[in-house]
Amino acid sequence: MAKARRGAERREDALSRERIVDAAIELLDEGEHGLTFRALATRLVTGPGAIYWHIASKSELLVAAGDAVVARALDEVPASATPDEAIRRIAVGVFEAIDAHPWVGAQLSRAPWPEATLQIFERIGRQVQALGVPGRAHFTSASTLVSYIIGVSVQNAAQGRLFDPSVDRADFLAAESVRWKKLDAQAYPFTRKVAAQLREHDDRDEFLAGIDLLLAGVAASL
Amino acid sequence: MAKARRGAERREDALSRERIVDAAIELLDEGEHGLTFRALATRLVTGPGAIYWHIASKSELLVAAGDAVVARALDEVPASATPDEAIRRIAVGVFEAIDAHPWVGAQLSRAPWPEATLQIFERIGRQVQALGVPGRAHFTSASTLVSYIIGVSVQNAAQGRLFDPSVDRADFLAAESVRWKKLDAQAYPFTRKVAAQLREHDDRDEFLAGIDLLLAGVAASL
DNA sequence: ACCTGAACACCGTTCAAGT
DNA sequence: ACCTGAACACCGTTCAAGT
Repeated sequence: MAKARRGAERREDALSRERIVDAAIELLDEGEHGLTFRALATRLVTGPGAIYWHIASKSELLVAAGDAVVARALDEVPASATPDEAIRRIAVGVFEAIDAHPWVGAQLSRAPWPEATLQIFERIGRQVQALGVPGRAHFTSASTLVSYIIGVSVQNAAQGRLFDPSVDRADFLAAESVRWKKLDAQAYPFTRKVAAQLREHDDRDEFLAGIDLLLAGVAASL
Repeated sequence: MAKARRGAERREDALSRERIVDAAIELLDEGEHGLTFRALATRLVTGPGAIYWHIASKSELLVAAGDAVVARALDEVPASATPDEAIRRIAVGVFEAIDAHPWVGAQLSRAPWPEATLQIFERIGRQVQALGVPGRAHFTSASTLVSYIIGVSVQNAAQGRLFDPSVDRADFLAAESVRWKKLDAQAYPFTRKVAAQLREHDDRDEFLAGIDLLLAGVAASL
């Protein structure tokens, strides 16, 4: 797929919304601040103005990129025998997608809800229904789960990335643990005391433990 | 407190980190994109360069502004008789602070944790201890609660603001409800079905219901 | 219809020069 | 020590002009 780029030739690899969104995802994955219209134009072998023929603004581009990543992640969630297990798998799918693409988090939190958030809500909601939750509580149960899933996933992704090899997670936690131990004894007695535990915990496990608590709460209200 | 601003006079209202942070909070509250060094300099009756004598970067300024808002919010959390109730009040304090200053959310999610996040963790942690949670589970219980509190508060604040009079929350929800009802019937059966419930729910109540579920989970592990 | 790239109106940040 | 404001190296976005 070599690119034609000399003067008068007609490019056979025409720009399209999809190609622009894919290139934007690449740039965002290379670094939170990697997406600029100039960098995007360079990668697509065109000028910055060309992009505006297909996309209205950077904001719209970010939303579209987030939608694409989440849609692919949800497509890959395996089928489950029980609604409980299905909810756990959807949750993990979203958690890992945001962990791998931390910039996605900010897009999911927008109002009005972008396609991606609506998709997550719909998928979770169907399982809530399957769980036998009474009709009146459908919205509340689903939205509590979705808020937790997105909120905690965003929190996690902001802390450091499981999949980014350039940041050594263990080293970061070790340094943080040392920092915690040096905090003021009067102001931070608790934090100092648990500093050592910071290095042992597993974010994904804790995320799932929270999901299980919420599911237990939902089950108790049946 | 009129300001001296003529040529050679020495200003008696000298710049300071604190005055700069307070002005930054004002600008951020006036609009997510209201904080620029030029606008800040104008408000402080100086040039943009002067600010850099006191603050290293915009990033540091944002963190400092978030720390200040959270510190004030935590100071106002009333005392409680029981650890459960104390956790609920800290949670609501953070929820309302982020709701009133939505830009704070992004600052709390940074790594390494800013002062504000550390403060929330410390306050929650002490109550977890008071609850009688065994030492080994201190970190996990506290961090699960903190992730939920910050994560869901940020999610909520991004949706619309309880305290901002310029956005009518009820109107927004009504419009969203209509949008949901028009979604594709094949792709969004659940979302369409619960569209009406969107208008009745109370974000703060659901936030607290989630806290109670987590507290019940913690209690079950005692 | 689609693309090009210069131009506009901004940014955060730096720094020589002032007091 | 602290402040000033011009200057630098960028941005997102627009738009006349091309094919």
